[in-house]
Amino acid sequence: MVSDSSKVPWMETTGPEEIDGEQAPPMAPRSQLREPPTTKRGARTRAALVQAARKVFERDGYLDTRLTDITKEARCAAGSFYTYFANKEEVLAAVLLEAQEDMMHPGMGRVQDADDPYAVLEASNRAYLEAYRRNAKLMGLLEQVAQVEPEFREFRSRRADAFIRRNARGIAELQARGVADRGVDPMMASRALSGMVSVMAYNAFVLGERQEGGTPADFEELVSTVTRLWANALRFPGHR
Amino acid sequence: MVSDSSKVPWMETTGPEEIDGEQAPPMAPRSQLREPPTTKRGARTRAALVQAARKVFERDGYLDTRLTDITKEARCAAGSFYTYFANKEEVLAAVLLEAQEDMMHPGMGRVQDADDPYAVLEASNRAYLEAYRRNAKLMGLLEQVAQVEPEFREFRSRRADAFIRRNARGIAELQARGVADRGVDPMMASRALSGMVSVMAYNAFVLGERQEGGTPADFEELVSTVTRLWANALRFPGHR
Amino acid sequence: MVSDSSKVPWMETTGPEEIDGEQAPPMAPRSQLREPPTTKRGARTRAALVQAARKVFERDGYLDTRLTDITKEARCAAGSFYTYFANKEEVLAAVLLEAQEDMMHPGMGRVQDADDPYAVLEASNRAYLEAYRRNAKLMGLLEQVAQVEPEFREFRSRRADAFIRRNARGIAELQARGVADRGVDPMMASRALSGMVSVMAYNAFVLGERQEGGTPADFEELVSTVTRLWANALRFPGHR
Amino acid sequence: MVSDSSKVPWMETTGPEEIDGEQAPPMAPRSQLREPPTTKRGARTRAALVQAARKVFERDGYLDTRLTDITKEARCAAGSFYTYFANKEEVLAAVLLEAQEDMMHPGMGRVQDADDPYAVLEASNRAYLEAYRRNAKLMGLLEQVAQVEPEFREFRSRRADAFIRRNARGIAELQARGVADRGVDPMMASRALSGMVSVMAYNAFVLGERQEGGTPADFEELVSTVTRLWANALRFPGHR
DNA sequence: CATGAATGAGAGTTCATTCAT
DNA sequence: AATGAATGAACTCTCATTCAT
Repeated sequence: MVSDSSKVPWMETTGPEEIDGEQAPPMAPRSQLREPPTTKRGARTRAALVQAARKVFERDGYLDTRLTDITKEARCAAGSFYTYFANKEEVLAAVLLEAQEDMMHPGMGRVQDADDPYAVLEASNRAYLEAYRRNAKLMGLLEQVAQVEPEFREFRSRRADAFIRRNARGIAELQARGVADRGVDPMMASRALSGMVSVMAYNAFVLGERQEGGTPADFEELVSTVTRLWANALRFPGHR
Repeated sequence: MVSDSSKVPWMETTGPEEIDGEQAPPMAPRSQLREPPTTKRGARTRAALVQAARKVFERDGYLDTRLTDITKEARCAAGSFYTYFANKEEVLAAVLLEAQEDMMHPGMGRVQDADDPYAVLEASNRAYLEAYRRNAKLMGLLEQVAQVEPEFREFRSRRADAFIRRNARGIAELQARGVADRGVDPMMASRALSGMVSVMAYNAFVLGERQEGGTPADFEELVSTVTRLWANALRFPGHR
Repeated sequence: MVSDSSKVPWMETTGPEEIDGEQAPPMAPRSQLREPPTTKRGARTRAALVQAARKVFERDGYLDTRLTDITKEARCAAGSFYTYFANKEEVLAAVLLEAQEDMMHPGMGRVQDADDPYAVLEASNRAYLEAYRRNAKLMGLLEQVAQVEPEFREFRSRRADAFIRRNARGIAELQARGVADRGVDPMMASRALSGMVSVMAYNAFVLGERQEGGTPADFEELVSTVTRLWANALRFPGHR
Repeated sequence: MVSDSSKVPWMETTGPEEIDGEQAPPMAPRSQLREPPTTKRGARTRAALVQAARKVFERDGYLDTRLTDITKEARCAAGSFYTYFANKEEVLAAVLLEAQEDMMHPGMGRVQDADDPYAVLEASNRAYLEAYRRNAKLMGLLEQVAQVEPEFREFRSRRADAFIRRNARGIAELQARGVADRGVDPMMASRALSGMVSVMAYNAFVLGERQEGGTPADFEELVSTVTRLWANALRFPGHR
């Protein structure tokens, strides 16, 4: 399984529910969800709608998606949509809810030396970036929606905050151990460095797909660069 | 005036026209622009429309803005809009064009010791963040539009690239002088660190306005944190 | 039934599908047609729209007809129009398509002596003119639209050509049998004489309705005049 | 000059003013014409507008022409239009008025034997078709406008009637001289045959320009065909 | 007279949502 | 539960005509 992350708790290696031991933000904004379908047939239709919605959202973007595009893709009537969702936002919430699992549990893999902060950091970054890449389209979608629907902006912020707080704790711990620069506020540093990684991920995997010029550099180079800069920024000792 | 920035060229301290000595990206995407007004009255109306557009865009967001909201704000007839602009995109382009000056020439102010890379970096960051704060609503608008109109996404990317290339040159130079870590690719590092600063700015000045929790920390703390992390990340020597 | 018209093939006595044995032009230009309605109710609404469109077109002319005039006449909402048609052109196409049957199969009736070219010609002209009169308003509409929409101009031309070619064959056959003047090119003669008849029909039934001066002469006189002139023009033998 | 057309008065060889000795229809519908310009400058502007209108009408069609297209072409301000014309119809009237001269006086040229009805007819047809060809675009324009503006439909009808009556007189005379079939009513025959020629002209010179397939046959063939058919239709004696 | 900006009624079109079947 | 047609508010855009300069 995963190495003992309690020693050097780092970035998004676990689900948000556990982060900071606080009540984690729900993956999707709470909305007055409709009654879950009671019959098998209903469940099937609902699932088809969610799957279709994800496909269409990722293909056309949130704004350009019409409800009928979704029902058409799901091979059901326009009216059926309203049996399960009140509006576009709600399907999107359902889509995100379904993707939550994979997006939040990157699965960091083994780390040889769990006591080596640099190794842990690198593994954590790699896991994060891999998860981002896997769900790139959805992440791009989330960015778009956050610009448009306050509910989802709110949600995105809470999610980011959770990660930031978590990383801040990691930084604070390293500072306590004398391994990290004590001259910076852990929260501020975490905001900056977590932000740095997520911007890189966004540029590489969301924008990179669309442009030819700004193609993502080699994945490993991406991992090593952000890791090195992060480690340097905190003045990890004895490095190169 | 400003210290000799040729020695330590840094972030967005100058207009994009000068960046890299290349042809800089226009602040706003050129579209088939209408004839500029020939009379005084025409100029007045056009200006009123641009001003109204900025106000309404910043208040309601790009998408929720109706053309009639703009003309109403400008106190002119709906049809008059089309005398000067072909559509919503074009007014926005005009709005950005007008803001360009202030957004691109942060005006770095005096720096005590132009040979001290740290001091230069800090001044540059401060200037950038001040400009961002001054135009926060517009920057937020740009982020929104970039998610929605490919033209503006393109534009934002080109603009970011210009800054990134410029900072990359600064990094490369410091590496050559032995002042910066040679273990990272200048472009990659620039992408990461420039991104770090802009995310911080976005969170502080665009999102910060809207939320209560994530309020922007003290401005000076923001400046010093990103500067310190940036300097550390590149392993500026002799710091603490 | 109809006399053996293979002997003296003549004017528009049959549907265009059979004309020249070639693929006949469709009565109305095909455009990206919408899905035909699947339910009874849908079929009813669509039919109501087509009927309303014909009525309004004939009353107000193509150009002066607003889409809402049609939906109002059909007693349905403005938006419903787009369930079945993409635009005004498309309803018109549907209107023409529905009228096609009657307009293209004049139903020539019996002819005493099918071997008498003059009798056949006269019957053919009468059938043509009767059909024209029956659909006078629609023919006038078509003339108007042809001046305005290239698609329909094209369509009208193809339709006319089909008749012209057919009549040209009839003329050529009579020339071969020594019954018609060999000094004229069959196609040219057909163009001229077919045109002559259609102009007369247009003037009598389309313009005649509107004016008082140029009232259509007695219908029978019309038939006999064009027939006689046509027969003379080709020098049918032994006449008077 | 022109041969003595009083002997065999034929088709449109003279201006409509003289036709039938009746009060001829004005080339353009009477409208409340504005005061003619008093200054030289005014006359120049007006002339420029008329010339521009003709060019634009012929290029874009009556309906697709916007008033500003005309003023732009005339290099004057939009408002200036209303100094001379009340609306689009009025400029068109002015355009037609100016073209009247050339369109109505085909200039038949010499005819060897003015007593030979066939020769006269042929010369007349040639002159008519040449004039039609010279003014093809304008004739096409007139057809279009007639479908759209009742005033011009009216005008076109009156103009056609004048020719028809004139040709009818010619036919009646030949009937009296025993040269033409007495079995047809002169007016009816004239309607049919005059219509035949004008349709041929329209197809050849107006539609022919636009299509590649239906190109006008050789001009001389056109002349000889309609002449022959016309002569045959009236049973001119002793022909071939 | 010329100018060219201002006007505003009116047309076409979209699509979330409802509802009878 | 499913269907798919019906609805109508909302929005953009055009252009003849007016009018202050």
